[in-house]
Amino acid sequence: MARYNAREAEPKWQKKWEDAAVFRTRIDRTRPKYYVLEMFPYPSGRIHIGHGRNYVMGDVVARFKRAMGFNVLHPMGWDAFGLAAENAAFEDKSHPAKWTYANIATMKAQLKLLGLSIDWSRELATCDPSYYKHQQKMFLDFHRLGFVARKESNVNWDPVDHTVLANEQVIDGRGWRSGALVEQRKLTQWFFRISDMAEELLTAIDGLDQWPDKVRLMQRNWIGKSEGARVTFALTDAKHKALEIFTTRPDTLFGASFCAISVDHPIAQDLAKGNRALTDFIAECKRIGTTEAAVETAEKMGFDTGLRAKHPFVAGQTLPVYVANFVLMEYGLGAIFGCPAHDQRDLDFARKYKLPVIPVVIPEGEDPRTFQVGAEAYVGEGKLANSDFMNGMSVDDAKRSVIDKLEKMGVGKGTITYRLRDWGISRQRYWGCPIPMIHCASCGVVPVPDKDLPVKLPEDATFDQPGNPLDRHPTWKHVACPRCGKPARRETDTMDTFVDSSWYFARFADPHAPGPTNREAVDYWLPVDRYIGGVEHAILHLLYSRFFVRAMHKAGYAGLDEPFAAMFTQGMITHESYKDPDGKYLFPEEVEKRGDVAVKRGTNQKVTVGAIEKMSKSKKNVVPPEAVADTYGVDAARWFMMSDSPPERDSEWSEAGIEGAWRYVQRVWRMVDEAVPHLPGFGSVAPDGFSAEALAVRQVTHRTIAAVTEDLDRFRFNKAVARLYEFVNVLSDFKPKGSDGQWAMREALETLTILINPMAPHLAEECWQTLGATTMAVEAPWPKADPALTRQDTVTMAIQIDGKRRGEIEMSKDSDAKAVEAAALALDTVAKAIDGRRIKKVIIVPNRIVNIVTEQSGG
RNA sequence: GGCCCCUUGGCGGAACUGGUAGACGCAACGGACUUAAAAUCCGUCGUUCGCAAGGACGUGCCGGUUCGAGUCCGGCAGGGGCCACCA
Repeated sequence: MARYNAREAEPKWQKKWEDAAVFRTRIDRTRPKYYVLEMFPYPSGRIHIGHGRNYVMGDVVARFKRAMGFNVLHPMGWDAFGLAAENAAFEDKSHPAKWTYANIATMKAQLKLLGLSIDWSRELATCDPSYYKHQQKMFLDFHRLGFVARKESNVNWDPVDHTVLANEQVIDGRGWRSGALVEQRKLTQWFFRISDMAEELLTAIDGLDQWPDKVRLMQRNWIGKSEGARVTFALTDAKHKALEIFTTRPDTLFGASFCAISVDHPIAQDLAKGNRALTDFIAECKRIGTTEAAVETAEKMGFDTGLRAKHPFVAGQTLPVYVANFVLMEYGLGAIFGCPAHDQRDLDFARKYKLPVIPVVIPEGEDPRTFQVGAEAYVGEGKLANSDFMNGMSVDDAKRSVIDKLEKMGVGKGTITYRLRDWGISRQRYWGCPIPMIHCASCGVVPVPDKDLPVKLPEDATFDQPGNPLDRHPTWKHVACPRCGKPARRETDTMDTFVDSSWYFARFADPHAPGPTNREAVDYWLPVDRYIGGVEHAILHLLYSRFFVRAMHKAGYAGLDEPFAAMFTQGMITHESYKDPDGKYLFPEEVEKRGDVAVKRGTNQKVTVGAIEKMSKSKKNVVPPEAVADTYGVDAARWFMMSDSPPERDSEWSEAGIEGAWRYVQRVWRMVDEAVPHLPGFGSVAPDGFSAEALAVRQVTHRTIAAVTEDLDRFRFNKAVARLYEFVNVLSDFKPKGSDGQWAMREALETLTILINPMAPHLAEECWQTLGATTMAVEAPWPKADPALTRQDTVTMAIQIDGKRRGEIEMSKDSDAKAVEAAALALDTVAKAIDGRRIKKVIIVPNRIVNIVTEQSGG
């Protein structure tokens, strides 16, 4: 019996696709376009099967949409700048470019092995000057348009990687790559003014209705809009006359018992001059830092400045002003008023420094005269009390009322604050896109003229010591000022690599365009109709891209604001991890399972089987795609990746699972191979009539078309796969008799071939050829379900007595209620269950269920 | 600490807007074929009572709404995610 030989078939068909250039895409206005994109990879070395799911998922969509008649764009490129390359160069005394391009070559071959329907003619790498020169051009345009700022600010400094990190790249106080404790440093940096677009980026989230709710929520939280008020407190101090604070609870102003300012607040800094105690206090606060652990354990600390703030409404009342460790300069105005009764943090502080706790919001049912706040602040709803003109109001009314009053008095203003801060893009590294700016002693900061782009990285940089290789390069940074011609210095910072990935999807529309984008191509292809990637990019990459495309729009490089119409976050592939007796991780292929125990292959050393976790190089729980392709074939791997687990959830890679997929591949092949000699030729005309048996098979065929089409459309690959298992189960029981049955079998097998094509494209080609087709399956149109065959004529209805299932009846579809009721009541089991009780009512849900409700005796 | 999500057989998971819980796959078990194994094919497979027909129970736990709840509402427990001294 012929066995399907994936090892021969897969490379063969991949070559045919490539020779016929079937995945080469161009603008075609006669067909609807569909742009499917997986987040492009960072070329870190080799891919493992865990990376593959993402690309296979995109490929299934691409092939499905192509068959459905869409003009599909499915490109691939490389997020090729980044620190890892520089670190590798430092390690082996080579060059980041060498490491990067070697990895790209390896990974490209691996991706090709997976049989992805990618238009490789559009391949790009962000580290190529032909890419980053456009990024520099856009940077200059953004600079002209005011989207770029140069600011001195406290920055997150990674002492290991010797670079600045964006807030988003600091996780629990540590650098996201190095893991080193981040220090605060004051540096002048380049920023994108993303915070100016906070409101726009926030409201536009409402329109992203094809994004996962989770991602939309994360973005909303990240932008962090707070509505509140600024309030100016007059100070009883000759030098510092006023203190402006931000609050989201102006309604609690009568409960204020202190003010607090950040250690970085100008007043605190000023007071610290010549005040040893305060200087020490500030230093102590900075030492403790803001790591998660520190925040958990650190006490609220305050330093009484001696300043007193006058309450805006209560003549004669003053509040002490503290410098406090829990007030952040970066948020709001770096100053607050504290209302201990209604804020837990303020309460902790008040208890420590013995400040008054005055409740002003009284919960429903409590008496304002007796209501007390204990260990926990009251943050709920209620009626205002002890608050003069606000007494009796709800919290919301009180907020409006107090803001109104503050505004009239000229000491406050209703205002909105965002958590989102400007995007610092300066990195003190070599392997990134140079920022095209020049510092001149007389002209200041001067943009590199467009004609001098690209500012290329020098190839002869050295990587044998830490720090920025651009800065220590002997000649690169020394240039003439483009304005006055005097000696000047190039900017030696490079851009955050998130800039590179903020527009690559637009470049794919025409990666060879002479300018940053080809507007015709961008207008045709964008937005990305389906963007697929990990949820770990839910905030950074997606938010930056949304900002960047808006800026591109304003600069004329794109005609839209939202780059990704639909977003899908796929789950990870997980695998058991293994450790040898010394606690060293082992690769799965080094482990042999003998019954319940695992041993190191070829030895008797016991292996500890660890948790099922995300595949990662460091845990060695990875499976190389080459090994899988060699043993089972790529189609089996693709099939397995799409089966069982819903795509948004993690799925576990297992030998048993891939074997199951392999069996299915073999089964489909065998079925086609054995059936074909007995079938009419490809393209035979349908017979006039069909036997009941043949008709039944045709119905299954068409119902499968309808179901699989819908499942693929809705990203339910696991269900599509289940449907195709069922289909094959039905077909293997079908022994066609007569020419009508044989025709029905041919129809079924041709349909099956095209339906499995998105998941198992090589197998589909092989079957398609065996079935006698002269074209390739990749070019075959998606089958259409015939409504006459998908229609159900009879339905099975469940009969319930008092909500419990007691039987079922077979009825013709849409039977009238009387007939259904009569049929139900005629059942023996029903009569028995009713047991002579009176029937109170009969509920009939058409084509689904009958529920007979009886009079319950007694109770 | 805040916000959000999840919890269905031995396992991964189906069950569209409340309407026959457990599709499909994996594992397991029994059988056929085979000198034997693999492959393949047939069958069983939520728990429980029963010889059987059939019945009872069953979607993390407690309660509610409903003729009817895996699905809706309230509370609790466990697991996960994001943010985090954010005023």
